[in-house]
Amino acid sequence: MNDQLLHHHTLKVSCSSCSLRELCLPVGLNRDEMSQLDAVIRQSRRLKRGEYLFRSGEGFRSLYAVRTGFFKTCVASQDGREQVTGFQMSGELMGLDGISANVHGCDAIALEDSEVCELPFNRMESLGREIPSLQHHFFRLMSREIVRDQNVMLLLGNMKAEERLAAFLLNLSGRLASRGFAANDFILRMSREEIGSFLGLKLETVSRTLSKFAQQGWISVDHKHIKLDQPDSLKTLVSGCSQAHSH
Amino acid sequence: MNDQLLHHHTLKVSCSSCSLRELCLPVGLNRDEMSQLDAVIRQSRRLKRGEYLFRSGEGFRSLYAVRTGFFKTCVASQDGREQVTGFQMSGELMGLDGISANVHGCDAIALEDSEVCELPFNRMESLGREIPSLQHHFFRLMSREIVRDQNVMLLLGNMKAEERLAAFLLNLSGRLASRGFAANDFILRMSREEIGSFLGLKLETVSRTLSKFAQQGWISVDHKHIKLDQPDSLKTLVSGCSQAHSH
DNA sequence: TATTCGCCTTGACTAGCATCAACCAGTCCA
DNA sequence: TGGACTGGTTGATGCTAGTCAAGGCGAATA
Repeated sequence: MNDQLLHHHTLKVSCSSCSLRELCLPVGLNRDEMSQLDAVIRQSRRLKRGEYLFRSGEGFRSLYAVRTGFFKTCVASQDGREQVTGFQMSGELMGLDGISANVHGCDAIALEDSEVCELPFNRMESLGREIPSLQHHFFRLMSREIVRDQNVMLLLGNMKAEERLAAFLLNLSGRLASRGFAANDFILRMSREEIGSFLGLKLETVSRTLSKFAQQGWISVDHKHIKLDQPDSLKTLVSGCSQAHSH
Repeated sequence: MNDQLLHHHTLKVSCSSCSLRELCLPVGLNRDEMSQLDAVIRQSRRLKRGEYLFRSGEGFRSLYAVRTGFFKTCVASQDGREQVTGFQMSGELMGLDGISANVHGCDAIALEDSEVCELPFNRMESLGREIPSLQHHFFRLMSREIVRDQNVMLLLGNMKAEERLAAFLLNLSGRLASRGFAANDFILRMSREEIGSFLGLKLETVSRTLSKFAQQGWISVDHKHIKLDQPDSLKTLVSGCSQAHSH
């Protein structure tokens, strides 16, 4: 699976030692534009583990960028089945699905104590009209989400349990690595059931498949602590079923 | 399944007896804005059945709105597996996934002789800066695509073959009805295999499930000609597993 | 009219994942 | 300290949908 499977729109950060607000900014703005944007982004909000950032059906006003922590977004069916639609880590955006109907289309739940920046959408929209690169950035972010979703469809529609899980682990690994964390040694923030919901599998299948990978020596599993001992073996498993990229 | 499962961004039409260009417009523009937009939308392009509108990997320049006809969009994995990501009918948009990387992320193929309007994205973007309602319209279109994709994930991740197919038929029915066609008597434009690819099923399963529905008296199947004789039975089947909508 | 081809249907069999159930480890709380 | 609870693992079994295969129908072609 390519990098984009779960790879949410990362908002590029313009400096490393940055204020709360600067974290949520795209690059390429001049000083004046930066301060305009800065005025629009609201103070960040803290959430405890398990807390809802927003719920499906609530009025939509803002997008949210993860500053620290970890989230899941999910849609629920009428009879209570839950489909996790994504996991978001720092720099990634939530709430784009709310624009269409002015109502949030999914739940966003913190999987650990977290902090988000709030981006009031009206203001971002009007600011986009003044700053073309910002407008373009937003179109790209939304498009990236669509590409990610297409890759999830490919995963859910075509791949076997082992391929799904391997793709999932590699995707997490890549996103952590791009944030400066260890690529091959990490802690899962979500339960087996949540992984299963995202991948279209039952929790037992997730558990069994992890055990199988461990038994082959490809990974080490200690509860939520995962080590990728042979990431290439995982890559071999998903090569072929990931999206083809023409050049 | 709710209306949005496959329901692509319909571009609202401002008048009924309209020119080529007017078909692709959103509402709410004044005369002057209309003519600006009119200047940007290129003459429509005709495609024969089986022809590619664009291919994954090609440079992205424009979005395309279906004027007449029927399309599928699909992504291919490296080993040749194909996942149909959607079917588009008149008024629906294709190409939104190309914005993120300036490269088309899927193939778009005409399933019958068709006609599209081309919307050069650069120009639409700059026009959006001048016409706020147009900019907002585009954000909403992209968001709607994201919502649709989430619903497909719910379908692929949680639903059984019968539920998927019932949801598919009801969705098609609704979209046809909203265009003034008969809701319960229509011709499928795609093969069993394409339906299966979209729904994460094999063509034999699609065929068997259609036969099962027919045997129960819920639908009539004559090759690609489908009648929904008891649409409520299909609705019962999917009620529960469609997305919950809070109020 | 016969021929071929694409698309579909149906049957028999199988594989992969779900389901059901038992049990274990860690954690919270009384 | 003990009990209950949550989340995870593993095994046994069953069912759904996939696979393989044969054959039908209609359209296009010669």
